This record gives sequence, structure tokens and C-alpha cells, in this order.
Amino acid sequence: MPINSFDDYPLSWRPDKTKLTRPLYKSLTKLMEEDILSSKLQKNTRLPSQRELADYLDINFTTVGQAYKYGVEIGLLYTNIGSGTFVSQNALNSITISNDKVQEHIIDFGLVSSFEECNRFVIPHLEAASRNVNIASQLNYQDPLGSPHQLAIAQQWLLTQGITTNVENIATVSGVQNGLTIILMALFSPGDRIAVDRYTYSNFIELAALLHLEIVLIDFDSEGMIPDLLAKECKKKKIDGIFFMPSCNNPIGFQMSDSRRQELADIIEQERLWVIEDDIHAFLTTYSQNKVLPSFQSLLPNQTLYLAGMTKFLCSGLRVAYLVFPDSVRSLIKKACFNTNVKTSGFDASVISHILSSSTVQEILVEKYRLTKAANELFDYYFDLPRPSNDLPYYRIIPIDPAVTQGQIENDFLAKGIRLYHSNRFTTMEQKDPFIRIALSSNCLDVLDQGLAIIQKVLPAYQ
Amino acid sequence: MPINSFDDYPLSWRPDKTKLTRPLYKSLTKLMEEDILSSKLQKNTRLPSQRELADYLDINFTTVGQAYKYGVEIGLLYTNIGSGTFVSQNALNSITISNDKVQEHIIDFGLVSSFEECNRFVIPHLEAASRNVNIASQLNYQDPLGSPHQLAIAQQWLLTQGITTNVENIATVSGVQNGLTIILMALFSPGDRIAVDRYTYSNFIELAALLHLEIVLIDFDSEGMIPDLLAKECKKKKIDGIFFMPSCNNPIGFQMSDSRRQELADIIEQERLWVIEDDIHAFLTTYSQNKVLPSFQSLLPNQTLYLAGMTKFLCSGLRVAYLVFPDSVRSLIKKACFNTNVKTSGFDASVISHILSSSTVQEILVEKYRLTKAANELFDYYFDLPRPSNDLPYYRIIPIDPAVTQGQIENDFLAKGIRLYHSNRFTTMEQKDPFIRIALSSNCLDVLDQGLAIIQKVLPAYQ
DNA sequence: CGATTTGTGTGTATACATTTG
DNA sequence: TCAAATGTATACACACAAATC
Repeated sequence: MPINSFDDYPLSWRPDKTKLTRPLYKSLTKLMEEDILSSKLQKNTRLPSQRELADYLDINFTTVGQAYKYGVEIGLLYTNIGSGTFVSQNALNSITISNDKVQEHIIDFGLVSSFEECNRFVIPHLEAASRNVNIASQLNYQDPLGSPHQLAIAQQWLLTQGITTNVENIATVSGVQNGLTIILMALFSPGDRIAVDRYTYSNFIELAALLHLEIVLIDFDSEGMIPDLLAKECKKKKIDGIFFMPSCNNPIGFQMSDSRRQELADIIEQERLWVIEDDIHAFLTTYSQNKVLPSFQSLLPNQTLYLAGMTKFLCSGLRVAYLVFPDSVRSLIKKACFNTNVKTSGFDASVISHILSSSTVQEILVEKYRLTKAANELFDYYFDLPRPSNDLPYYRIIPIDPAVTQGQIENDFLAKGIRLYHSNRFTTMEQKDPFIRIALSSNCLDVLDQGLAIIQKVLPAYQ
Repeated sequence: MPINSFDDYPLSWRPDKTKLTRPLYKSLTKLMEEDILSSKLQKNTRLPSQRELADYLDINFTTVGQAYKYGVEIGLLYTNIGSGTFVSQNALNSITISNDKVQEHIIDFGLVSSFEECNRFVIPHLEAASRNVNIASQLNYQDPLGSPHQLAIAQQWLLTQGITTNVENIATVSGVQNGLTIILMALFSPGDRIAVDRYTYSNFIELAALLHLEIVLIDFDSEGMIPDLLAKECKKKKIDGIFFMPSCNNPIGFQMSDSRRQELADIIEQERLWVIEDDIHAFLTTYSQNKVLPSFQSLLPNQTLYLAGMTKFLCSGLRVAYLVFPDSVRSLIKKACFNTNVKTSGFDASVISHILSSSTVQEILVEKYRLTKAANELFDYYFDLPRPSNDLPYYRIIPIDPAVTQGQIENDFLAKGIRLYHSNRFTTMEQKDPFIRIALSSNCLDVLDQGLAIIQKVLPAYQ
């Protein structure tokens, strides 16, 4: 019997004691999942503390801890020492962003594409590659990380982005997301922790959850992640890696300042974190600002895994990215590559190389720069909001009323033919400054114009 | 102080007590890794039992268990209740099979290719696809699991292999290995167990280790895995899934009999295991035997994940496989697909569809059948060994002297210009019947002839 | 066949670090 | 500023199941 009577004691969750079977912790986890699913337990509610619930159930508090821990692992719960355990914002609803099941006739401001009209530049290269006399050598298992020729071209391109490396330190992977999978599988184990910006790329959050890695949110300002907060968090718990999109954070659009990069690098070096640097926006930033920003790969070459995506840059349907890794992890990275992909499509890799060594690169850069500039100006016309510190992002955010739920705003707009995403998708716990993210690069300019006009008209009801 | 003096007591491993720090289990794990690395602890040696070592170190035996458990998880150790804990066969040396770093002028009997000379049939389809007026729609983020048209073609092909399903239950993935990654990430958690044939595909073993899944070996006979042993093992510990290559086990080459499939299906249904059915060899088996074998997908459609690889069948450089899944896991599979790949190359997918809906399929089948037959006859000419129960495999095995080590035989042959693999690569613990595996489909017939002649001459020294 | 050995699963005790108020 | 509340990490006790001899 419990020592105290809980009849009047306010517990935010009272699992049905009679349903509790052995093993206790599994049974408790199951009850919790059921109650979250049936909304008996609401999102963001605080669960009873481990000791309270244990007392109520008359079991040891660490057993409750075990049950809660599983919930944290699969992203159902999050905990804060001192303040308690909470049901996640995104418990049981997927925040994965993809182009799956888009309704017809919808304006998609959700998934960030890259001005797909530019794919016309790619088509001649497809034909050229398919007529290449050496193409047969791309259709077999040879050179699983890329041919020497392809890697040499990649190395040259990387140099223009401030990444100095050797062909032995580059692996061709099937897009950035695939590269992230390889890095996380190769260098981390279940339960490891990775620090990220308080708002970050949803699919990174989802991938980490799939691999049972814990995400640690660190706050940022306009110059990027705040070094002191990172240092503090590192002291608090063991953190193993850190994920950045330094040129242009997704969804906020901030660009890390040079000094901030250095400050963060110092802490990262001391704490020996692996840096996962997803520089998907670098191609445009380097071009538009006409200067190379100091990459973490250049600041901390021995602990940085750098991903140069070719999908947003050249073509999203050809799945290619280059993964730059330090010598120390070569065999781990290779192993993960071979065991997840075997190899990246030889044809895709050769088309991308063909483009990279042609003048098409410049044409695409000029055109994407023009379109991005125009799209941002269009956004500025409709909304009086400051540009983020990267002033040519592919997406912009608009603050909304904290009382409006994610489902409400996303579904209401979907009903009006517009897909956009609530800030909840880009984080793991409740935040004080909700917003919606509008992708600017996923439609041609007149459709963008149309869509923004609708948003401008409808949005005030949510602000 | 330990209760007993261990001065004369024979312990197969005596970790340095003075180096033991807190936390004990981590420290112990580290000592173990170091000693395996430095060969102070030899492969296949039996470690002291949990209780023995605990007594020696004067700690609780479950703490030793914790340390051992980590070793099991990362494939360093394996345990058997009753007989103890052992250092793995493949501890700390990679068994991943890939085409990486092949020396020049080597005859590769290691990696199993698929008569790459047949890639000539593919080239016209590359050109046709690149000239297709609709190709632009393949270069963006649309239809991440495959276009309706592509999936309809896949569905038709699957039907010819005895797989009845709907387009909503097919996902286009980037090759079989990629499909396996997606399945394992989507349906299993670290620590889960998957049953496999006592000898099975190395890259599945490696992938499982990367995801911290435990492999449970089950013995087989010429008809396939032995049902009683599976049932027994399921009772012993909780098993969550089972992996099969039913048409043609790699490396043994056995083909599961119809009755065996049914017997196994009964147990699997009762034990509620996920079936991972890698039917990479089905295309040739169905063609050569002119009949469709009963797939697990047809026997247990609600718990089978079926992979139809297009790489061995049509072209290895274009990375495409079709993953067939039951309704119940659609959202999990999609999530894993989007978060590992985003999508499979639209161009690759469209080339494969183009081939599948052409007469080239038949041409390739005829030619690969002819080559496989000729290659096996060549092998029979040099070696008087029975065919496995699938009598047209892509590889054959030759028994060797158990005293010969893996490194010894693999390296000796490499020095003679031949790459082949020892049976250790296809399992996780010491086996009584070692052999080498010779890939028959990785070279043209005259090179195969040349290589087999060398092996015939050299091998007796190892038998 | 049955005592013994060996590993496994589960719940708990305890020390501790961080946050809250 | 510090006591109280809260979660975390580690080691251990114990019941048990399977294999060995």
C-alpha cells in the first residue's frame, strides 16, 4: 500500500493501477503510450515526477525513471532536471518533411525545393552523360565512393567553398540526408547526445530519433548558437556531437558570424565534439556575398564532418552530396557508406561531375541568385519583417499567436490550398516564440506572389 | 579484498585491477577493447564467466554482465547461456564486402557482381530516359517513393515473382542494402534481435551491428533454416525479426523448399517476427526453374518486408530496389525512407522502369541464365563438389582445413592476384565447417576459367 | 537426469548534479 | 543563498532460465 493516500492529491496522470503488470517498466511505458494516443495525456503536460508516481504506484522511483527514459528515447517525452518530465510537442505525430502525398493544386510552401525550373540546365548533361563512351564503367560496383576523376572535380568545387581536402577524404553519398544518416550511424551510438540550434532542420531531428540519439537544444541569437549556453550544457551532460547549418540556419535563416564560429570552435575543440556541418546553402552565400565564410571544416578539420549537397545547388532529383571526413574516421565512414548504400548511383555522380566541370554551374548560380533575390523582395513587399542575418534565405518566418496550435494553422491553410509549416516542426519542446515558415524557393515567382497574397490576407487572424 | 586468492587460479583474462576506475562497467569495457586490440585477448577465446571475473575484481557479477553486454552489442563478443562469453570471430576487423580499394590486375572472386558485361543492354535505356520529354518531372522532389507509373510497372514485375501487392505498398529505395537499412531503422530498436541463417550475407551482419541489433544464428540444412531450432531459440530469448534470402542463401546457395517455408511461416506467425525477405536471386530462379516459389510475402503478407533488388537483376550502378511492406507499417517505412534518402534518384528509377517495361528484361534474363549456367559448369569442371539446392547460384563454396585462418588464406590468395572470402565473413562465431566462397558472376568466363585454374592448383595446401 | 554453471531480466538502493523557488 | 525537488548514473540483489557435465 502506498504510504500516502492519493485520493485528493492532484496527479497530472493517474495510470490505471489495476492494469499494471510485470515487467513494471514496460507495462508503464505502454500505459503512457496509450494515454498519449487517446489524448488522455495532452501534449506538453507535465507528468508526475518520478518519485510522486512511484509513490502512487508503490514502486521504486527508478523504475518510473526507466519507463520515462524509453519515452524520451523515442521522442515522446522530454525532461528537464529540476522542472520535470513533459509530453513532447510532437509526440506521435510525424514532423518529417517530404513531398509525399501533396494534394493536387496546392501551393507548397512547406518542403524547401530549389527553384526547380532551373532543372532545364541539367537535361543536356543527362544526355551527354548517357552518350559518354565511359558510361559503362559507371554502371557497375566500381569506385563506390566516386571515381578518382569525379572526386577530383568535387575537390576543386569544395576548394571554392573554402574546404581544403584530399580526394581520399571525400565520399560521394546520395544526398545530404543520406550523408547525415551515414555520419550518425558511423560515429554515434544509441543514447548519445547531439547539440543543435533551438530551432533546426526537422529531418535531422527525426533522423536522430530513428537512431535513438538525443537532441540537446541550445539557444541562438542573430550571430548563431550562443557559446556560453553550449559550454554550460556540455558541463551538464555528456554531449557527443553538434549539428550546424552555418551559412543559413533552417528555419531561422541566421548566418553564423566569423567571430561566433571561432568562439564555438574553441568550446567544441575542448569538449571534443564531432561537428556535423551541413552547408547546403553555402553555394549561394559564397556567390552572393562574394566571400568564403570560415567553415568548421577549416577551423577544426580533425573533428568535422562536412556535407556539400548538390541537390539544392544543382538538381534535387539526382541524389548526390559530398561528404568530407578526417582521416581518423575513414574506415568508420566507409563502413557506414557501404552498409547503407553500397554505392551512390554511378550515373547520378557522373552527371553531377559533368555539370560541376562545365559553365552550367555559373548559369545556375546566376539564375538561382536572381530568383532568390526576387522571391525575398516579394516577401518583403507583403510582409514588413526584418531579413535574417543571411539576407538571401530560401525561406522566411512569420511570428504567430502562441495560442494557435500547429494542427490548427497548418490545416486551415491546407484547406485554403497552401501548405506551410509551424515552428513546432523544427524543435522538440515548447517554445515561446512560435512562427510559420514559408519556403520561397519551391514555386515559380508568380505562384509565390499568389500564395503570399493569400497568406497576407488570412494570417492576421492567427497573429 | 577478493574472498579467494586468484594467484594460481586459471583465468583466461586478467584485466589489470589497478586500471579499473569508476564507472566500473565502462572502465571494464575499455580494458576489454584494448586487450582485444592488442591481441592480449585472442579471437574466440572464452572470457571468464561473469561471476568468476566479478569475484576476481571484487565487484558484483551483474556489473561484469553490463560490460560484456556492450561488447555483444557492438559485435565484439558473443555469449551462450551455459557455456559462457567469447571473443567474436570478427572482433575489430571489418567484414564489410565492397569494391573499395581493389588492387589493379586482380581477379575478384570476393564481391558478387552480376555479369557486368550485361550492362550493354542498359545503355540504350539511359539515352532514351534522358531524352524523355517528361524527364524534368524526375529531377525534383516529386513522388519520393516512385511515380504512379513507375510503381505500376514495379507492381507488374513483382506479380511475375509471386508478389501480389498494391502500388500503395511499394516504395522505391536505393538498392537492397539501402532497403535493409530502412527496414531495420523503421521497425527495430537497439538491442532487438534478428534471427539469420548460421551463414548469411556479411553486409547484413555489419548493418545490424551498426544499428546495435543482435544477430541470432540458426542452423540450416539443404532445405533451409531448421524450424525446430528457430522455435527453440525464440523460446530462449525474445527475437524480433528474421532475415532470409529464400531463393538462394548467400553464401551457401541453398534454396528453401516449399514445405520448409510453410513450417517456418507457422512459427514466425506464432512468434510474431518481422520477416525481412531479400529475394535478390529470385529473378533468375523463377526464370530457370520456370516456377514461382512461395514467398514469405505471400505466406505472411502482414508481417513481411519484401525486397526486390534491381541491381543484380538489371544494373548495379543504378541503385534501385522495390520494398514491399504491409499497411500496418506504412508510416514507419515512409518516415525511414524520407529521413535516410529523401528520395531515390528519379533518373535511376525511371531508367529501371523503362527497362522493366521493355523486351530487354527477357534479353538480360536469357543472357544471365546462359552465363550463370556456363560459370557453374566451369566450376564443376575444376572442383568435384555437389551443387547446392539452388543449382544455379552466383557463388560456390569450397571446404578448407579448419586450421587455416581467415587472414592467412585470404591474404595468400590476394598475393597471387585473387580475392576470395573465408566463411568467417558470413557468420559471427566460430564454425566447425570453414570454407571459401568463390563468386562466379564477377568476371567474364575466360577470366573465371583462369582464376579457377589457379585456385585448383593452389588450394590443396589449405585443405 | 539432476546438480551446477552460466547468462538474462527486472527492480531497487544510493550518491549525485542541476534547477527551482 | 540555500533547501527542496527533480532527473541521472551506476552498482547491485535476486529470481530465473538454459546449457553443461
